[in-house]
Amino acid sequence: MGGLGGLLDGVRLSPAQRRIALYLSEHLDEAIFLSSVELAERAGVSQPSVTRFAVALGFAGYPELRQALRPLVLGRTAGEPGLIESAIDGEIRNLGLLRSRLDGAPAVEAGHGQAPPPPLRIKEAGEALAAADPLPIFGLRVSAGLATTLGYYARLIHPDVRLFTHGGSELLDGLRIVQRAGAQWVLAVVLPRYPAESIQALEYADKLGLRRVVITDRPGLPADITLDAPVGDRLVFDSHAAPLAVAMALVEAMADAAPLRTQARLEDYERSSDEAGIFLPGEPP
Amino acid sequence: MGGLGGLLDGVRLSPAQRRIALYLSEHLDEAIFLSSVELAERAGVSQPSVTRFAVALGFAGYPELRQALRPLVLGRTAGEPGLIESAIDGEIRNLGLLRSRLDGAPAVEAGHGQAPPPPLRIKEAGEALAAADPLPIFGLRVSAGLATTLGYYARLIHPDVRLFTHGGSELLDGLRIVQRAGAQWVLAVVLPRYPAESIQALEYADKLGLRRVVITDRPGLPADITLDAPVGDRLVFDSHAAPLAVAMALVEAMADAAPLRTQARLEDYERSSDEAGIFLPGEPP
DNA sequence: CTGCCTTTGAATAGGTTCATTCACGAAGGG
DNA sequence: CCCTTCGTGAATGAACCTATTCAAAGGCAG
Repeated sequence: MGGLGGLLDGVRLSPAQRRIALYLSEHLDEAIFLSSVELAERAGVSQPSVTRFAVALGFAGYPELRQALRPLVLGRTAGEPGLIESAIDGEIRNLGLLRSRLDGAPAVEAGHGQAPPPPLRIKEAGEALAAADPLPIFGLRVSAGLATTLGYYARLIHPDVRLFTHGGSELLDGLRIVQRAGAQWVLAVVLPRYPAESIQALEYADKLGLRRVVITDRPGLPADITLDAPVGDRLVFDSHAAPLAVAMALVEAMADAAPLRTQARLEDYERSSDEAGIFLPGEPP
Repeated sequence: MGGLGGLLDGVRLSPAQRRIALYLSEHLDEAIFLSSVELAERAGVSQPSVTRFAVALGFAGYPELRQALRPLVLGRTAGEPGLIESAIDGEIRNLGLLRSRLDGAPAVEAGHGQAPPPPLRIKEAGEALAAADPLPIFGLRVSAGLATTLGYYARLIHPDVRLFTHGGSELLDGLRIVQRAGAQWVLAVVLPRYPAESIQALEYADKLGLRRVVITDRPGLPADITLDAPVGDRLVFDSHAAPLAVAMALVEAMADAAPLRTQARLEDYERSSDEAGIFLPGEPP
């Protein structure tokens, strides 16, 4: 992983240079800030070896190599960012903010900055949802797509997922039915613009005694656990890369919370989908 | 936009320092690589003003400020990256690669690198799909979620979108029906693992004379325009941030290709959803 | 107009970075 | 056994970066 973008095409590398390449590929994102001395230290080689490495790759010197590495980490190029490009930049930044919140560490150290956002309780939510049975999931309107993805993955590792992508009485009925069936939790996706129906459903779920995990873009919705991640709003329509990442992290947490069940279900799924020839030959998901 | 993460809380800034802050907020992502001299040049102030700016913000010096700025651009912290974190790093990198492909510029300048990937024909696809009527969209299994999102947005700006998220004869029938109704194009989402049904449907669409835009993660599928973006495969399940971004770019291109219709439909939608009270009060999408 | 304060940039000194040079040691062939 | 070739790291000097000093310019009260 962490490929160097084919930078080392057909170049023959000496042992020390291979060590540099190894370090680069494993720590690419901090390497772009390192000086040649620092990189040499961490790779365990001498500083001239770093310079020689850069030259061997066809660069004029180490600064040029470092500059060429930058687009591999944050996809900037010299080109003027167009609308689409800056939208993607924004999504990259959204994912970056999400990532730093997951660390628990504040993004900014110095300064007399304001209070950091509360940490995301993904692990806790994953454990709760993994134990929930049945597991209702809903997402209306623009959130239907993400709810569908969540539902698809959740079904692969959970025995009883009930997906709702349409509102109205069907959703409220469905919530009541799952509650009667023993549900304790509900998972909702509520991205802007916030449908009144979604809020109503969250309040109704509370009345039913269901606890609510909500994937959204800002705190403040009626929920017991809020997993918020910023949406990209630079284009005509919102882009949901960061909420999608939160959803993936949540599914991962659910899988972690019930490892044996997850493994058994995935293996079973693998076998039966192979037999039925559902997918083209290739690696499992 | 491009906020500085509340770094300038209650600090009083002199005119020259405001110019620095302005430049930083607008070019944050390149600023983190600039020396104090370079930043001073671009902000139109003297180099000491940059140092004083950093000190005024509570940092020990300019290097400390620059270091604190880094997490704002790429959300790295000192913390060891866990599984989730490195998955998000991977998605950030995927978006970066996508971004550099959109520029048309190769991500890496020097080196004797291999052939760059072909550019993404998003604009062309957007124009074709905007003119298509009716517009069939399909995505099966794990691709159903992204197809649903695409369908939701496309419907807001296109008069006749037909969404298919289930395979089988229903899909093939549906393709034949839209073809009889005058469709010229079909938009498909085919992410791994590739359902045999999806490939079959693409081949059938070809037989019907439909041209095919496919959002996927690698070239090689039967398609007339392939929009490929890498998926993140570090977790139990694949993550689709980059294909989602491609989808958003495609919708944007469709909107651009028919600006009048887009504006009219969005305004109409805005009015009617307001009247019906569908959404909580807030800004339009 | 004078004195005081703030702000700013030129000049400078001290530290760091990087490419080059040179010497040492290991591997391989005669 | 010697010699060549190659890779490596210590040492070096030029270029660069940053913080500090200092003087000039502008605003403002008296």
